[in-house]
Amino acid sequence: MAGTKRDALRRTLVDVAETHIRVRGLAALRARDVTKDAGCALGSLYNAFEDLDLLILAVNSRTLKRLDSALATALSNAPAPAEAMQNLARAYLSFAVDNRQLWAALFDHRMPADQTIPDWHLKEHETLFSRLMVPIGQLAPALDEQTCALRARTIFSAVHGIVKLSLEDRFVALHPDALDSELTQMVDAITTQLRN
Amino acid sequence: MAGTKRDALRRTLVDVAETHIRVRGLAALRARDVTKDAGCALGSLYNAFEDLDLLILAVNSRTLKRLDSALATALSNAPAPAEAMQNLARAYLSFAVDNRQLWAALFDHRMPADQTIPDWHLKEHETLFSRLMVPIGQLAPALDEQTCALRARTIFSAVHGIVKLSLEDRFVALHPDALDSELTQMVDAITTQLRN
DNA sequence: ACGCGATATGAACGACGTTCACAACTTGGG
DNA sequence: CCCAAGTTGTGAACGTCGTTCATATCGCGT
Repeated sequence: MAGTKRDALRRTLVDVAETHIRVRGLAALRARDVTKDAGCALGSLYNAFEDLDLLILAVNSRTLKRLDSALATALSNAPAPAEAMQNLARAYLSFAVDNRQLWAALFDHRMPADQTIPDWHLKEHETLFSRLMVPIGQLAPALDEQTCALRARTIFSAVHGIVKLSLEDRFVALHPDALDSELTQMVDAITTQLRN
Repeated sequence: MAGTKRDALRRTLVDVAETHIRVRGLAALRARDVTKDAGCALGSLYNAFEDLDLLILAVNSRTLKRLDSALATALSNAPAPAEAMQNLARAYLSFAVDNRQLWAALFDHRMPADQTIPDWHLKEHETLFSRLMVPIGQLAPALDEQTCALRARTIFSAVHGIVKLSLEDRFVALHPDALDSELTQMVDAITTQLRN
């Protein structure tokens, strides 16, 4: 079975990189630290991955899967659409708080100027948006699929913006209860409008 | 007058760095490029500024001033509060589109792990939020000052989130008209709720 | 046991931000 | 006008980073 060994190293490297990002943050990730902790030579990273960015994308891919399943869990009791929107927003906030650095890495990472993000990874991001489409469609049945998708993106962006700026060191930290309350009100404003 | 010469170099360096960020983006900013274009030695940058991050903050400070005055202009015809909110959101979007890289640098730049953003620069960011407080106070007179400030932050974050994710390379570009329409609807949802 | 393609290795490379010993300049008092 | 003392300018050098590559080692089919 060709590639098994290679895959084992790949998984180890992703494990180690994930831990490093979780603990120290994306900006402090170093190829030398990762390979040392993974017990392999510096150059081996470049046998397993094209470069450090692809390793980071592998970590982000994992994080996105966990985030998506957290959102799925938030809908597991088949709530009414307005409640579903609130559950999704709260689940997003919870995930961001509980996985601060890994979650931040999803949006802070930048490809080098001459490279673009691979399609398979872009699709993983869009999966997040589409989680919103079901409740949106239920709240506003008149919307066609395309408008629905557009609206999902917008609402995701708004919620994401609130969570991101709140958790950024740049600004004064917010009291968790205040943040929760603000988020609930924003989602309420959005769902109320969708009904009309 | 001591420091005049030093101030002239400082201004030149900020000018050059600003142009570089505008054209190539923050990630491509190099100390060597800036000093070469400024006509000074590499080391002179470190006489004028503590380090490269402080030079970037100087550029960001300029951008924030321009952004703030763009927001002020959007309110210059003393519109009714709901209209004021729409004007502010549109002005924010316009500024972001017209100054993509400089605007992105405001939020993409990160301090090294052992340093924090100076207070004077944090205050400049908060000025942005406070632009929203007047129309919010008019729409919801029952809110006390502190809640008003909190709400301003939230609404800013939501609008910012929509604009930021739309302009990010990460995701498929949106049609400008669609973006404009989504933003208008979101602000409408927010102002409608503030009235109740 | 042998040979050959795949994988592992870490020294070396170029680019980067930053420092520092030294040179050039500026200024004020004799 | 000159010199000394402080200030500013200079770019080679340093440490760190991601990445490469010649070389060594491994693993498997024969």
